[in-house]
Amino acid sequence: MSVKPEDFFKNIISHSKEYGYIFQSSEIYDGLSAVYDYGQNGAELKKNIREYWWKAMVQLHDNIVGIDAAIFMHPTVWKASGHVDAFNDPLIDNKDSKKRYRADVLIEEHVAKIEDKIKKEVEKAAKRFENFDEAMFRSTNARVVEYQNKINEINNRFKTALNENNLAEVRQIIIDCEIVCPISGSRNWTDVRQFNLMFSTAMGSVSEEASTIYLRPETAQGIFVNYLNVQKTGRMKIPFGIAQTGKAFRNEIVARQFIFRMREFEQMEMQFFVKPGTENHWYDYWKENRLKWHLSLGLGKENYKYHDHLKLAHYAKAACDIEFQFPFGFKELEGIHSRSDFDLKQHEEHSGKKLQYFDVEENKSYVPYVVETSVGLDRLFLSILSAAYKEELLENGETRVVLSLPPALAPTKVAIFPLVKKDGLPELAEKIVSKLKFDFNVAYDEKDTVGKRYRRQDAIGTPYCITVDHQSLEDNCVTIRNRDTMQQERINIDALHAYLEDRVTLKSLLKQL
RNA sequence: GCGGAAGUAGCUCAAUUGGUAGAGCUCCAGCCUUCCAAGCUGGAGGUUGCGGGUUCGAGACCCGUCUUCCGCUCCA
Repeated sequence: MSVKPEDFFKNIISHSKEYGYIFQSSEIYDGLSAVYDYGQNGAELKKNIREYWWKAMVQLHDNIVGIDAAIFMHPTVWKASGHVDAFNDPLIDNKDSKKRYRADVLIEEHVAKIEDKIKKEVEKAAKRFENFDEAMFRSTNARVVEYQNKINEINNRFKTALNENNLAEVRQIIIDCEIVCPISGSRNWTDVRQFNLMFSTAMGSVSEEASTIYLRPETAQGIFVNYLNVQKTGRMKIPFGIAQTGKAFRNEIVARQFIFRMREFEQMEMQFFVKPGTENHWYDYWKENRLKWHLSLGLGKENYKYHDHLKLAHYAKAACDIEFQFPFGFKELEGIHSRSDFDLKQHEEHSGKKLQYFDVEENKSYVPYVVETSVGLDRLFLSILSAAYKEELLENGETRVVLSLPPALAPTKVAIFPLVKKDGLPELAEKIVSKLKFDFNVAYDEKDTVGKRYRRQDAIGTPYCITVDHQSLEDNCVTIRNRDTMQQERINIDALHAYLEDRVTLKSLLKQL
Protein backbone atom coordinates (compact mmCIF):
# COMPACT_ATOMS: atom_id res chain seq x y z
CA MET A 1 0.00 0.00 0.00
CA SER A 2 1.58 3.21 -1.13
CA VAL A 3 -0.89 5.41 0.75
CA LYS A 4 0.23 7.14 3.92
CA PRO A 5 -1.45 5.79 7.09
CA GLU A 6 -3.22 9.05 7.95
CA ASP A 7 -4.47 9.41 4.38
CA PHE A 8 -5.53 5.81 4.43
CA PHE A 9 -7.80 6.42 7.41
CA LYS A 10 -9.18 9.56 5.77
CA ASN A 11 -9.92 7.58 2.64
CA ILE A 12 -11.86 5.03 4.67
CA ILE A 13 -13.94 7.79 6.21
CA SER A 14 -14.66 9.35 2.79
CA HIS A 15 -15.46 5.96 1.34
CA SER A 16 -17.86 5.23 4.20
CA LYS A 17 -19.79 8.35 3.39
CA GLU A 18 -19.69 8.07 -0.36
CA TYR A 19 -21.03 4.52 -0.39
CA GLY A 20 -23.75 4.87 2.23
CA TYR A 21 -22.02 3.26 5.19
CA ILE A 22 -21.65 6.09 7.70
CA PHE A 23 -22.86 9.68 7.72
CA GLN A 24 -22.19 12.31 10.31
CA SER A 25 -25.24 12.96 12.46
CA SER A 26 -27.39 15.97 11.51
CA GLU A 27 -24.95 16.82 8.74
CA ILE A 28 -27.19 19.45 7.12
CA TYR A 29 -27.04 21.36 10.41
CA ASP A 30 -23.22 21.18 10.48
CA GLY A 31 -23.22 17.90 12.32
CA LEU A 32 -23.16 16.92 15.94
CA SER A 33 -19.84 16.18 17.54
CA ALA A 34 -18.92 12.52 17.91
CA VAL A 35 -22.31 11.24 16.78
CA TYR A 36 -22.72 9.29 13.55
CA ASP A 37 -25.54 7.69 11.59
CA TYR A 38 -25.38 4.40 9.74
CA GLY A 39 -26.51 4.61 6.12
CA GLN A 40 -28.23 2.05 3.93
CA ASN A 41 -25.18 -0.20 3.69
CA GLY A 42 -23.86 0.51 7.18
CA ALA A 43 -27.13 -0.50 8.77
CA GLU A 44 -27.02 -3.86 6.98
CA LEU A 45 -23.40 -4.54 7.90
CA LYS A 46 -24.03 -3.57 11.51
CA LYS A 47 -27.12 -5.74 11.70
CA ASN A 48 -25.18 -8.70 10.31
CA ILE A 49 -22.35 -8.29 12.83
CA ARG A 50 -24.85 -8.09 15.67
CA GLU A 51 -26.65 -11.15 14.41
CA TYR A 52 -23.42 -13.13 14.12
CA TRP A 53 -22.49 -12.24 17.70
CA TRP A 54 -25.97 -13.08 18.99
CA LYS A 55 -26.07 -16.46 17.26
CA ALA A 56 -22.55 -17.32 18.38
CA MET A 57 -23.36 -16.47 21.99
CA VAL A 58 -27.02 -17.35 22.48
CA GLN A 59 -27.84 -19.89 19.80
CA LEU A 60 -24.65 -21.92 20.10
CA HIS A 61 -24.54 -21.97 23.90
CA ASP A 62 -27.45 -23.79 25.53
CA ASN A 63 -26.68 -22.09 28.86
CA ILE A 64 -26.78 -18.53 27.54
CA VAL A 65 -29.98 -16.57 27.00
CA GLY A 66 -30.54 -13.07 25.70
CA ILE A 67 -32.52 -10.16 27.06
CA ASP A 68 -33.35 -6.62 25.99
CA ALA A 69 -33.45 -4.31 28.99
CA ALA A 70 -34.62 -0.70 28.79
CA ILE A 71 -32.16 2.15 28.47
CA PHE A 72 -33.89 4.01 31.31
CA MET A 73 -33.27 2.49 34.73
CA HIS A 74 -33.95 3.41 38.32
CA PRO A 75 -31.44 6.09 39.43
CA THR A 76 -30.26 3.96 42.34
CA VAL A 77 -28.87 1.43 39.85
CA TRP A 78 -26.09 3.89 39.03
CA LYS A 79 -25.36 4.62 42.64
CA ALA A 80 -25.00 0.91 43.27
CA SER A 81 -22.83 0.36 40.22
CA GLY A 82 -20.47 3.15 41.24
CA HIS A 83 -21.04 5.20 38.09
CA VAL A 84 -22.46 8.23 39.87
CA ASP A 85 -19.22 8.62 41.80
CA ALA A 86 -16.69 7.19 39.40
CA PHE A 87 -17.99 9.13 36.41
CA ASN A 88 -17.92 12.46 38.14
CA ASP A 89 -14.52 14.07 38.20
CA PRO A 90 -13.72 17.74 38.75
CA LEU A 91 -11.02 18.61 36.20
CA ILE A 92 -8.64 21.54 35.88
CA ASP A 93 -6.11 22.52 33.22
CA ASN A 94 -2.77 24.24 33.57
CA LYS A 95 -2.65 26.91 30.90
CA ASP A 96 1.14 26.79 30.50
CA SER A 97 1.81 23.07 30.29
CA LYS A 98 -1.59 22.33 28.68
CA LYS A 99 -1.86 19.36 31.01
CA ARG A 100 -5.16 18.31 32.53
CA TYR A 101 -5.49 17.16 36.11
CA ARG A 102 -8.19 15.94 38.41
CA ALA A 103 -8.67 18.75 40.90
CA ASP A 104 -9.37 16.33 43.75
CA VAL A 105 -6.14 14.46 43.03
CA LEU A 106 -4.11 17.68 43.08
CA ILE A 107 -5.52 18.58 46.48
CA GLU A 108 -5.07 15.08 47.86
CA GLU A 109 -1.45 15.05 46.72
CA HIS A 110 -0.89 18.39 48.38
CA VAL A 111 -2.33 17.04 51.63
CA ALA A 112 -0.13 13.98 51.33
CA LYS A 113 2.92 16.23 51.07
CA ILE A 114 2.04 17.97 54.31
CA GLU A 115 1.53 14.60 55.95
CA ASP A 116 5.02 13.65 54.82
CA LYS A 117 6.37 16.71 56.60
CA ILE A 118 4.65 15.66 59.82
CA LYS A 119 6.06 12.20 59.44
CA LYS A 120 9.56 13.59 59.10
CA GLU A 121 9.15 15.74 62.20
CA VAL A 122 7.95 12.71 64.11
CA GLU A 123 10.89 10.62 62.92
CA LYS A 124 13.38 13.31 63.86
CA ALA A 125 11.88 13.66 67.32
CA ALA A 126 11.78 9.92 67.82
CA LYS A 127 15.54 9.79 67.30
CA ARG A 128 16.16 12.66 69.70
CA PHE A 129 14.17 11.54 72.68
CA GLU A 130 14.08 8.33 74.62
CA ASN A 131 10.68 7.14 75.81
CA PHE A 132 9.18 8.97 72.86
CA ASP A 133 5.40 9.42 73.10
CA GLU A 134 4.23 9.94 69.54
CA ALA A 135 0.64 10.89 70.38
CA MET A 136 1.86 13.42 72.89
CA PHE A 137 4.34 14.85 70.39
CA ARG A 138 1.68 15.17 67.70
CA SER A 139 -0.68 17.04 69.95
CA THR A 140 1.87 19.39 71.47
CA ASN A 141 4.64 20.14 68.98
CA ALA A 142 3.89 23.54 67.51
CA ARG A 143 5.05 22.81 64.00
CA VAL A 144 3.20 19.50 63.77
CA VAL A 145 0.03 21.02 65.16
CA GLU A 146 0.25 23.76 62.60
CA TYR A 147 0.63 21.23 59.78
CA GLN A 148 -2.24 19.16 61.10
CA ASN A 149 -4.49 22.21 61.35
CA LYS A 150 -3.67 23.05 57.78
CA ILE A 151 -4.59 19.55 56.63
CA ASN A 152 -7.86 19.66 58.55
CA GLU A 153 -8.69 23.04 57.13
CA ILE A 154 -8.02 21.97 53.55
CA ASN A 155 -9.96 18.74 53.95
CA ASN A 156 -12.92 20.53 55.48
CA ARG A 157 -12.99 23.18 52.82
CA PHE A 158 -12.68 20.57 50.11
CA LYS A 159 -15.42 18.38 51.53
CA THR A 160 -17.79 21.33 51.84
CA ALA A 161 -16.98 22.50 48.33
CA LEU A 162 -17.69 19.06 46.88
CA ASN A 163 -20.93 18.70 48.79
CA GLU A 164 -22.11 22.09 47.64
CA ASN A 165 -20.81 21.40 44.15
CA ASN A 166 -18.91 24.66 44.44
CA LEU A 167 -16.28 24.37 41.72
CA ALA A 168 -15.02 27.94 42.13
CA GLU A 169 -14.16 27.10 45.72
CA VAL A 170 -12.28 23.96 44.61
CA ARG A 171 -10.19 26.17 42.36
CA GLN A 172 -9.67 28.67 45.18
CA ILE A 173 -8.33 25.88 47.41
CA ILE A 174 -5.78 24.98 44.75
CA ILE A 175 -4.74 28.63 44.50
CA ASP A 176 -4.66 29.18 48.26
CA CYS A 177 -2.54 26.08 48.74
CA GLU A 178 -0.18 27.44 46.10
CA ILE A 179 -0.30 24.18 44.24
CA VAL A 180 1.82 24.27 41.10
CA CYS A 181 1.71 22.20 37.96
CA PRO A 182 4.40 19.47 38.18
CA ILE A 183 5.29 20.00 34.53
CA SER A 184 5.32 23.78 34.04
CA GLY A 185 5.74 24.73 37.68
CA SER A 186 3.21 27.51 37.18
CA ARG A 187 -0.03 28.37 39.00
CA ASN A 188 -1.77 29.47 35.84
CA TRP A 189 -4.95 27.39 36.26
CA THR A 190 -8.22 27.34 34.34
CA ASP A 191 -11.60 27.09 36.03
CA VAL A 192 -12.54 23.75 37.49
CA ARG A 193 -15.08 21.93 35.38
CA GLN A 194 -17.24 19.02 36.28
CA PHE A 195 -17.49 16.29 33.71
CA ASN A 196 -20.34 13.97 34.38
CA LEU A 197 -19.85 11.15 31.98
CA MET A 198 -23.49 10.11 32.28
CA PHE A 199 -26.23 11.87 30.31
CA SER A 200 -29.23 12.74 32.40
CA THR A 201 -32.80 13.53 31.55
CA ALA A 202 -36.03 14.13 33.46
CA MET A 203 -38.84 11.64 33.82
CA GLY A 204 -42.36 12.73 34.66
CA SER A 205 -44.71 15.15 32.95
CA VAL A 206 -44.90 17.74 35.70
CA SER A 207 -41.66 19.40 36.64
CA GLU A 208 -42.13 19.04 40.40
CA GLU A 209 -42.69 15.34 40.04
CA ALA A 210 -39.83 14.93 37.64
CA SER A 211 -36.87 12.93 38.80
CA THR A 212 -33.47 12.79 37.22
CA ILE A 213 -32.75 9.61 35.40
CA TYR A 214 -29.67 8.63 33.42
CA LEU A 215 -29.15 7.21 29.99
CA ARG A 216 -27.29 4.00 30.73
CA PRO A 217 -23.49 4.25 30.35
CA GLU A 218 -23.28 0.47 29.98
CA THR A 219 -25.75 -2.31 29.25
CA ALA A 220 -24.35 -4.62 31.92
CA GLN A 221 -26.48 -3.26 34.75
CA GLY A 222 -29.65 -4.19 32.88
CA ILE A 223 -28.43 -7.75 33.09
CA PHE A 224 -27.51 -7.62 36.78
CA VAL A 225 -30.86 -6.21 37.88
CA ASN A 226 -32.63 -8.95 35.90
CA TYR A 227 -30.33 -11.71 37.01
CA LEU A 228 -32.83 -13.26 39.39
CA ASN A 229 -35.78 -12.90 36.97
CA VAL A 230 -33.92 -14.75 34.25
CA GLN A 231 -32.43 -17.35 36.55
CA LYS A 232 -35.83 -18.26 38.01
CA THR A 233 -38.07 -18.01 34.94
CA GLY A 234 -35.50 -19.69 32.71
CA ARG A 235 -34.68 -22.33 35.35
CA MET A 236 -31.02 -21.51 34.73
CA LYS A 237 -28.35 -23.55 36.47
CA ILE A 238 -24.95 -22.13 37.23
CA PRO A 239 -22.82 -21.60 35.23
CA PHE A 240 -25.04 -19.65 32.86
CA GLY A 241 -24.91 -16.43 30.90
CA ILE A 242 -27.16 -13.53 29.96
CA ALA A 243 -26.44 -11.68 26.74
CA GLN A 244 -27.64 -8.32 25.54
CA THR A 245 -26.99 -5.85 22.75
CA GLY A 246 -28.00 -2.24 22.95
CA LYS A 247 -27.21 1.43 22.98
CA ALA A 248 -25.17 3.04 25.75
CA PHE A 249 -24.27 6.68 26.26
CA ARG A 250 -21.19 8.41 27.59
CA ASN A 251 -20.57 12.12 27.63
CA GLU A 252 -16.93 11.77 26.66
CA ILE A 253 -14.66 14.75 27.20
CA VAL A 254 -12.60 13.83 24.20
CA ALA A 255 -14.57 11.88 21.68
CA ARG A 256 -12.79 11.27 18.46
CA GLN A 257 -11.41 8.98 15.79
CA PHE A 258 -14.54 8.58 13.74
CA ILE A 259 -16.85 5.89 15.15
CA PHE A 260 -14.16 4.55 17.50
CA ARG A 261 -15.27 6.70 20.41
CA MET A 262 -18.79 8.04 20.14
CA ARG A 263 -21.13 9.58 22.66
CA GLU A 264 -23.87 7.17 21.65
CA PHE A 265 -22.65 3.69 20.91
CA GLU A 266 -23.78 0.10 20.92
CA GLN A 267 -22.48 -2.62 23.18
CA MET A 268 -22.75 -6.37 22.95
CA GLU A 269 -22.29 -7.79 26.40
CA MET A 270 -22.57 -11.17 28.04
CA GLN A 271 -22.42 -11.66 31.79
CA PHE A 272 -21.52 -15.20 32.79
CA PHE A 273 -22.55 -16.23 36.31
CA VAL A 274 -20.29 -18.79 37.92
CA LYS A 275 -19.61 -20.53 41.20
CA PRO A 276 -17.07 -18.61 43.31
CA GLY A 277 -13.68 -20.23 42.92
CA THR A 278 -14.28 -21.21 39.30
CA GLU A 279 -14.03 -17.67 37.94
CA ASN A 280 -10.43 -18.02 36.76
CA HIS A 281 -11.30 -21.03 34.68
CA TRP A 282 -14.18 -19.19 33.00
CA TYR A 283 -12.15 -16.04 32.58
CA ASP A 284 -9.56 -18.02 30.62
CA TYR A 285 -12.31 -19.82 28.72
CA TRP A 286 -13.99 -16.63 27.55
CA LYS A 287 -10.71 -14.94 26.74
CA GLU A 288 -9.93 -17.75 24.33
CA ASN A 289 -13.47 -18.20 23.07
CA ARG A 290 -13.92 -14.55 22.18
CA LEU A 291 -10.60 -14.29 20.34
CA LYS A 292 -11.59 -17.34 18.34
CA TRP A 293 -14.81 -15.57 17.35
CA HIS A 294 -12.88 -12.55 16.12
CA LEU A 295 -10.42 -14.69 14.20
CA SER A 296 -13.27 -16.47 12.42
CA LEU A 297 -13.95 -13.23 10.54
CA GLY A 298 -10.73 -13.85 8.63
CA LEU A 299 -9.32 -10.36 8.93
CA GLY A 300 -5.85 -11.67 9.81
CA LYS A 301 -4.52 -13.16 13.02
CA GLU A 302 -1.73 -10.58 13.15
CA ASN A 303 -4.28 -7.81 13.64
CA TYR A 304 -5.33 -9.03 17.09
CA LYS A 305 -3.61 -9.21 20.44
CA TYR A 306 -4.39 -9.51 24.11
CA HIS A 307 -3.65 -6.69 26.47
CA ASP A 308 -3.79 -7.67 30.15
CA HIS A 309 -4.72 -4.89 32.53
CA LEU A 310 -2.36 -4.22 35.39
CA LYS A 311 -4.39 -1.38 36.82
CA LEU A 312 -7.87 -2.68 37.56
CA ALA A 313 -11.24 -0.97 37.86
CA HIS A 314 -12.91 -0.89 41.26
CA TYR A 315 -15.03 -3.94 40.52
CA ALA A 316 -12.51 -6.14 38.73
CA LYS A 317 -10.37 -9.06 39.84
CA ALA A 318 -8.77 -9.53 36.43
CA ALA A 319 -9.24 -7.79 33.13
CA CYS A 320 -7.93 -8.05 29.63
CA ASP A 321 -8.63 -6.47 26.29
CA ILE A 322 -8.64 -7.96 22.85
CA GLU A 323 -6.99 -5.25 20.82
CA PHE A 324 -7.22 -4.74 17.09
CA GLN A 325 -4.81 -3.01 14.79
CA PHE A 326 -6.82 -0.02 13.61
CA PRO A 327 -5.35 2.42 11.06
CA PHE A 328 -4.35 4.54 14.07
CA GLY A 329 -2.75 1.71 16.03
CA PHE A 330 -3.66 -1.21 18.30
CA LYS A 331 -6.74 -0.22 20.30
CA GLU A 332 -9.25 -1.97 22.50
CA LEU A 333 -12.00 -3.84 20.73
CA GLU A 334 -13.41 -6.10 23.42
CA GLY A 335 -12.95 -6.38 27.16
CA ILE A 336 -13.07 -9.58 29.20
CA HIS A 337 -13.43 -8.85 32.89
CA SER A 338 -13.61 -10.96 36.00
CA ARG A 339 -16.04 -8.80 37.98
CA SER A 340 -16.23 -10.96 41.11
CA ASP A 341 -19.51 -10.65 43.05
CA PHE A 342 -19.14 -6.87 43.19
CA ASP A 343 -22.18 -5.89 41.13
CA LEU A 344 -24.69 -8.35 42.56
CA LYS A 345 -23.51 -7.59 46.11
CA GLN A 346 -23.91 -3.87 45.48
CA HIS A 347 -27.44 -4.40 44.17
CA GLU A 348 -28.28 -6.62 47.14
CA GLU A 349 -27.18 -3.80 49.41
CA HIS A 350 -28.98 -0.99 47.66
CA SER A 351 -32.18 -2.86 46.85
CA GLY A 352 -32.43 -4.94 49.99
CA LYS A 353 -33.24 -7.97 47.82
CA LYS A 354 -31.41 -11.24 48.07
CA LEU A 355 -29.65 -11.94 44.78
CA GLN A 356 -28.29 -15.36 45.55
CA TYR A 357 -28.26 -18.73 43.93
CA PHE A 358 -29.05 -21.97 45.68
CA ASP A 359 -26.51 -24.56 44.65
CA VAL A 360 -28.07 -28.02 45.04
CA GLU A 361 -24.75 -29.86 44.93
CA GLU A 362 -23.21 -27.63 47.58
CA ASN A 363 -26.50 -27.40 49.46
CA LYS A 364 -25.99 -23.71 50.11
CA SER A 365 -26.70 -20.26 48.73
CA TYR A 366 -24.13 -17.82 47.43
CA VAL A 367 -23.79 -14.69 45.34
CA PRO A 368 -22.39 -15.87 42.00
CA TYR A 369 -19.21 -14.45 40.55
CA VAL A 370 -19.38 -12.82 37.15
CA VAL A 371 -17.15 -13.02 34.10
CA GLU A 372 -18.04 -10.39 31.53
CA THR A 373 -17.39 -10.18 27.82
CA SER A 374 -18.09 -6.74 26.42
CA VAL A 375 -17.49 -5.70 22.85
CA GLY A 376 -18.22 -2.40 21.14
CA LEU A 377 -20.35 -3.04 18.08
CA ASP A 378 -19.27 0.22 16.44
CA ARG A 379 -15.62 -0.59 17.04
CA LEU A 380 -16.13 -4.04 15.63
CA PHE A 381 -17.75 -2.41 12.60
CA LEU A 382 -14.75 -0.10 12.22
CA SER A 383 -12.28 -2.96 12.61
CA ILE A 384 -14.00 -4.93 9.87
CA LEU A 385 -14.33 -1.92 7.60
CA SER A 386 -10.72 -0.84 7.97
CA ALA A 387 -9.34 -4.34 7.44
CA ALA A 388 -11.61 -4.84 4.43
CA TYR A 389 -10.84 -1.55 2.70
CA LYS A 390 -8.24 -1.97 -0.01
CA GLU A 391 -6.87 0.22 -2.74
CA GLU A 392 -5.46 -2.24 -5.24
CA LEU A 393 -3.15 -1.61 -8.15
CA LEU A 394 -4.17 -3.90 -10.99
CA GLU A 395 -1.91 -5.42 -13.65
CA ASN A 396 -3.19 -3.03 -16.29
CA GLY A 397 -2.17 -0.06 -14.17
CA GLU A 398 -5.66 0.82 -12.98
CA THR A 399 -6.56 1.07 -9.34
CA ARG A 400 -9.54 -0.60 -7.76
CA VAL A 401 -11.15 0.16 -4.43
CA VAL A 402 -12.63 -2.95 -2.89
CA LEU A 403 -14.20 -3.79 0.43
CA SER A 404 -13.18 -7.37 1.13
CA LEU A 405 -15.85 -7.82 3.78
CA PRO A 406 -16.45 -11.29 5.16
CA PRO A 407 -19.12 -12.47 2.67
CA ALA A 408 -21.49 -13.47 5.45
CA LEU A 409 -21.50 -9.90 6.75
CA ALA A 410 -21.68 -8.03 3.43
CA PRO A 411 -24.78 -5.80 3.03
CA THR A 412 -25.50 -7.10 -0.48
CA LYS A 413 -24.70 -10.74 -1.14
CA VAL A 414 -24.98 -10.83 -4.89
CA ALA A 415 -25.53 -8.43 -7.79
CA ILE A 416 -27.16 -9.56 -11.01
CA PHE A 417 -26.39 -7.92 -14.36
CA PRO A 418 -27.59 -8.45 -17.90
CA LEU A 419 -24.49 -8.13 -20.07
CA VAL A 420 -26.43 -5.81 -22.36
CA LYS A 421 -29.75 -4.08 -21.88
CA LYS A 422 -31.63 -5.91 -24.66
CA ASP A 423 -32.22 -9.23 -26.41
CA GLY A 424 -34.12 -10.59 -23.41
CA LEU A 425 -31.11 -10.53 -21.09
CA PRO A 426 -32.71 -8.11 -18.57
CA GLU A 427 -35.75 -10.36 -18.41
CA LEU A 428 -33.69 -13.41 -17.54
CA ALA A 429 -31.68 -11.42 -15.01
CA GLU A 430 -34.90 -10.23 -13.35
CA LYS A 431 -36.04 -13.82 -13.17
CA ILE A 432 -32.88 -14.73 -11.26
CA VAL A 433 -33.40 -11.77 -8.94
CA SER A 434 -36.91 -12.85 -8.04
CA LYS A 435 -35.66 -16.36 -7.42
CA LEU A 436 -32.85 -15.35 -5.05
CA LYS A 437 -34.32 -12.34 -3.27
CA PHE A 438 -36.20 -14.32 -0.63
CA ASP A 439 -32.99 -15.73 0.81
CA PHE A 440 -30.34 -13.16 -0.04
CA ASN A 441 -29.97 -9.41 -0.30
CA VAL A 442 -29.61 -8.94 -4.05
CA ALA A 443 -28.97 -5.97 -6.30
CA TYR A 444 -29.87 -5.49 -9.96
CA ASP A 445 -27.93 -3.14 -12.24
CA GLU A 446 -28.09 -2.67 -16.01
CA LYS A 447 -26.51 0.78 -16.28
CA ASP A 448 -23.06 1.39 -17.86
CA THR A 449 -20.53 -1.16 -18.99
CA VAL A 450 -20.32 -4.37 -17.05
CA GLY A 451 -16.81 -3.51 -15.86
CA LYS A 452 -18.11 -0.35 -14.27
CA ARG A 453 -20.86 -2.29 -12.57
CA TYR A 454 -18.33 -4.75 -11.15
CA ARG A 455 -16.35 -1.87 -9.66
CA ARG A 456 -19.43 -0.34 -8.10
CA GLN A 457 -20.19 -3.60 -6.33
CA ASP A 458 -16.52 -3.96 -5.28
CA ALA A 459 -16.75 -0.57 -3.62
CA ILE A 460 -19.62 -1.63 -1.38
CA GLY A 461 -18.20 -5.10 -0.77
CA THR A 462 -20.66 -7.32 -2.63
CA PRO A 463 -18.92 -10.71 -2.70
CA TYR A 464 -20.45 -12.07 -5.93
CA CYS A 465 -21.70 -10.72 -9.24
CA ILE A 466 -23.77 -12.76 -11.66
CA THR A 467 -23.76 -11.81 -15.34
CA VAL A 468 -26.36 -13.02 -17.81
CA ASP A 469 -25.12 -13.17 -21.44
CA HIS A 470 -26.55 -14.35 -24.77
CA GLN A 471 -25.35 -17.87 -24.21
CA SER A 472 -27.33 -17.98 -20.97
CA LEU A 473 -30.55 -18.02 -23.02
CA GLU A 474 -29.43 -21.29 -24.59
CA ASP A 475 -27.58 -23.18 -21.85
CA ASN A 476 -29.26 -21.74 -18.70
CA CYS A 477 -25.80 -20.89 -17.34
CA VAL A 478 -24.40 -17.59 -16.08
CA THR A 479 -20.98 -16.39 -15.03
CA ILE A 480 -20.40 -15.73 -11.37
CA ARG A 481 -17.54 -13.44 -10.50
CA ASN A 482 -15.62 -13.40 -7.24
CA ARG A 483 -15.04 -9.98 -5.70
CA ASP A 484 -11.58 -10.68 -4.26
CA THR A 485 -10.00 -12.73 -7.04
CA MET A 486 -12.04 -11.23 -9.92
CA GLN A 487 -12.13 -14.80 -11.28
CA GLN A 488 -15.25 -15.98 -13.06
CA GLU A 489 -16.81 -19.36 -13.36
CA ARG A 490 -19.77 -20.56 -15.34
CA ILE A 491 -22.55 -22.09 -13.37
CA ASN A 492 -26.08 -23.33 -14.00
CA ILE A 493 -28.82 -20.98 -12.82
CA ASP A 494 -30.42 -23.79 -10.82
CA ALA A 495 -27.17 -24.27 -8.88
CA LEU A 496 -26.89 -20.60 -7.82
CA HIS A 497 -28.87 -20.93 -4.63
CA ALA A 498 -26.73 -23.73 -3.23
CA TYR A 499 -23.55 -22.02 -4.37
CA LEU A 500 -24.42 -18.85 -2.45
CA GLU A 501 -25.80 -20.72 0.55
CA ASP A 502 -22.38 -22.27 1.11
CA ARG A 503 -20.52 -18.99 0.87
CA VAL A 504 -22.50 -15.99 2.05
CA THR A 505 -24.63 -17.10 4.99
CA LEU A 506 -23.86 -16.76 8.68
CA LYS A 507 -23.90 -20.52 8.87
CA SER A 508 -20.57 -20.60 7.05
CA LEU A 509 -19.04 -18.52 9.85
CA LEU A 510 -20.81 -20.23 12.75
CA LYS A 511 -19.52 -23.62 11.63
CA GLN A 512 -15.95 -22.47 12.32
CA LEU A 513 -16.61 -21.84 16.00
C1' G B 1 -11.37 21.59 27.27
C1' C B 2 -6.25 23.53 25.45
C1' G B 3 -2.80 24.03 21.24
C1' G B 4 -1.96 23.18 15.78
C1' A B 5 -4.18 22.42 10.68
C1' A B 6 -8.49 22.59 7.69
C1' G B 7 -13.80 23.42 5.81
C1' U B 8 -15.66 25.50 -2.03
C1' A B 9 -20.86 20.35 -6.20
C1' G B 10 -22.11 13.43 -3.79
C1' C B 11 -16.17 12.66 -4.09
C1' U B 12 -11.05 14.83 -5.20
C1' C B 13 -9.51 19.62 -5.88
C1' A B 14 -8.98 24.75 -8.82
C1' A B 15 -10.18 30.02 -8.72
C1' U B 16 -3.95 35.94 -10.40
C1' U B 17 -1.98 40.90 -4.63
C1' G B 18 -10.23 41.34 -3.22
C1' G B 19 -13.44 41.91 -9.43
C1' U B 20 -19.32 37.28 -12.99
C1' A B 21 -17.54 30.29 -8.64
C1' G B 22 -14.83 26.17 -12.42
C1' A B 23 -12.65 21.07 -13.75
C1' G B 24 -12.33 15.74 -13.40
C1' C B 25 -14.90 11.71 -11.47
C1' U B 26 -19.87 10.51 -9.69
C1' C B 27 -25.19 11.00 -10.62
C1' C B 28 -29.70 11.35 -14.19
C1' A B 29 -31.89 10.76 -19.50
C1' G B 30 -30.68 8.92 -24.27
C1' C B 31 -27.36 6.64 -28.16
C1' C B 32 -23.75 2.50 -28.68
C1' U B 33 -23.92 -3.25 -27.27
C1' U B 34 -18.83 -4.39 -25.26
C1' C B 35 -17.06 -9.50 -19.29
C1' C B 36 -13.44 -5.58 -15.43
C1' A B 37 -14.38 2.09 -14.14
C1' A B 38 -11.44 5.14 -20.45
C1' G B 39 -17.05 5.87 -26.63
C1' C B 40 -20.99 9.83 -28.10
C1' U B 41 -25.10 13.61 -26.92
C1' G B 42 -27.75 16.25 -23.40
C1' G B 43 -28.84 17.41 -18.20
C1' A B 44 -28.98 18.05 -12.83
C1' G B 45 -26.20 19.58 -8.70
C1' G B 46 -23.01 25.23 -4.74
C1' U B 47 -26.50 31.56 -0.34
C1' U B 48 -18.13 28.93 -0.95
C1' G B 49 -19.91 25.31 7.00
C1' C B 50 -22.91 29.18 9.63
C1' G B 51 -23.45 34.42 11.59
C1' G B 52 -21.58 39.25 11.66
C1' G B 53 -17.87 43.10 10.13
C1' U B 54 -14.42 45.93 6.63
C1' U B 55 -15.17 47.29 1.25
C1' C B 56 -18.16 50.19 -4.51
C1' G B 57 -17.29 44.81 -4.49
C1' A B 58 -15.40 39.04 -0.05
C1' G B 59 -14.49 32.05 -1.63
C1' A B 60 -10.11 35.10 -0.26
C1' C B 61 -9.20 40.07 4.82
C1' C B 62 -11.08 40.64 10.39
C1' C B 63 -14.25 38.76 14.65
C1' G B 64 -17.45 35.05 16.52
C1' U B 65 -19.49 30.18 16.07
C1' C B 66 -20.02 24.99 14.42
C1' U B 67 -17.64 20.70 12.51
C1' U B 68 -13.52 17.54 11.08
C1' C B 69 -8.32 15.96 11.38
C1' C B 70 -3.40 15.74 14.49
C1' G B 71 -1.29 15.92 19.77
C1' C B 72 -2.51 15.83 25.71
C1' U B 73 -6.42 11.85 29.52
C1' C B 74 -10.20 7.80 30.09
C1' C B 75 -12.90 3.96 28.04
C1' A B 76 -16.53 -0.34 24.76
